[in-house]
Amino acid sequence: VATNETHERLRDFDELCRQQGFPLTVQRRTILEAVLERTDHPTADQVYEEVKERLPGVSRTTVYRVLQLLTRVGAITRIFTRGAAARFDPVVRRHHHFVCVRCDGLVDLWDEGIGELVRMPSNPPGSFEIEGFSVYFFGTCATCRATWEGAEGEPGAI
Amino acid sequence: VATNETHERLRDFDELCRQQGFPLTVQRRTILEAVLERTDHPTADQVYEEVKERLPGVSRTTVYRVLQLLTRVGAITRIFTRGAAARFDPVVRRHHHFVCVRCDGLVDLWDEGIGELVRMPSNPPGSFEIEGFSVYFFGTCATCRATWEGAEGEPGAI
DNA sequence: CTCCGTGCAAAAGGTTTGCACTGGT
DNA sequence: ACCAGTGCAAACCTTTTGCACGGAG
Repeated sequence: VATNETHERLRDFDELCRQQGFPLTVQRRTILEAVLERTDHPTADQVYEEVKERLPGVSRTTVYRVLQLLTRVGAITRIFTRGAAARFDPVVRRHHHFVCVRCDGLVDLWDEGIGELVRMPSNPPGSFEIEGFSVYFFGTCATCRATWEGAEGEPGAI
Repeated sequence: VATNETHERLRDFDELCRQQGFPLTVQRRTILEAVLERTDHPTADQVYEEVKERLPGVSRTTVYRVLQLLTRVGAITRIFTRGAAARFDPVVRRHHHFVCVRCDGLVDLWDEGIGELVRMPSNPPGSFEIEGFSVYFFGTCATCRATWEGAEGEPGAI
């Protein structure tokens, strides 16, 4: 079920690998493909569950190692979470996130205006060199509000 | 080494506990105190190391449980990270963070202007109810830039 | 032939849970 | 006296590492 966008991204990855001297393997392509198809920011284990059907015998270790490599070369990104497990995002262009503080659900937020409004901090701590930024909105998703209105959940991070 | 600010926060915590029906204990006060004194966003284990000197015999389990409680009642917050360990922030007022993508260092960013610029998204996903937000800047800190210029490190999350 | 990626198993973190005990209210 | 918080140990989950094999250049 590979879309045009997916094909394009896979070609970009080929290019990145060649540039940075990493051999291209079936595992790497397949794992990247699996991440590209998802918009729910899967954990390594969720990627593994998905991939092991397409690559019988693939090991969890390989999935972890490949996800690390994909992140290093810039084919995907590892996002900020409050949970224990790392989660990955196929989107490399700047965008923002909304986090449900009840279920830890994470959805992308495409609002160009927000990015344009943010300016680089006027008092960056100890000569930090700023490369980018991302806005995290937090609150409650519709499902959680309906299901257990007023139920527990952490206040959003600040 | 309790400052005025610390005393105030501890009183606030007393109040929060009473409101929400949680008994006040020495452990809870001491652990909160330990977090309040730090600006480096410690992990649970770092808090434990600090606290076990003041509360001989305290268990790691209690530190985890209390940190969870403190977060639940809103006395501290758990921040977003890309690492495996949860990290805690005594600051509950809105502010922003700068993350070094090499060493995972995390420092607070107090720039009121940034917060005022951000507006709520015009197209919030599926009737999310937004409670707040935080801007994460990422890049390289001075130390890392000096130490291993050009060395590895992940591209910033987006 | 030589590397390097892979798989397996084990170890290394980090966090949670069951159970018995104890200390506060 | 009761209930909830605590300590201990073990379980659990996520991620990393050592080592041997095997395939590609």
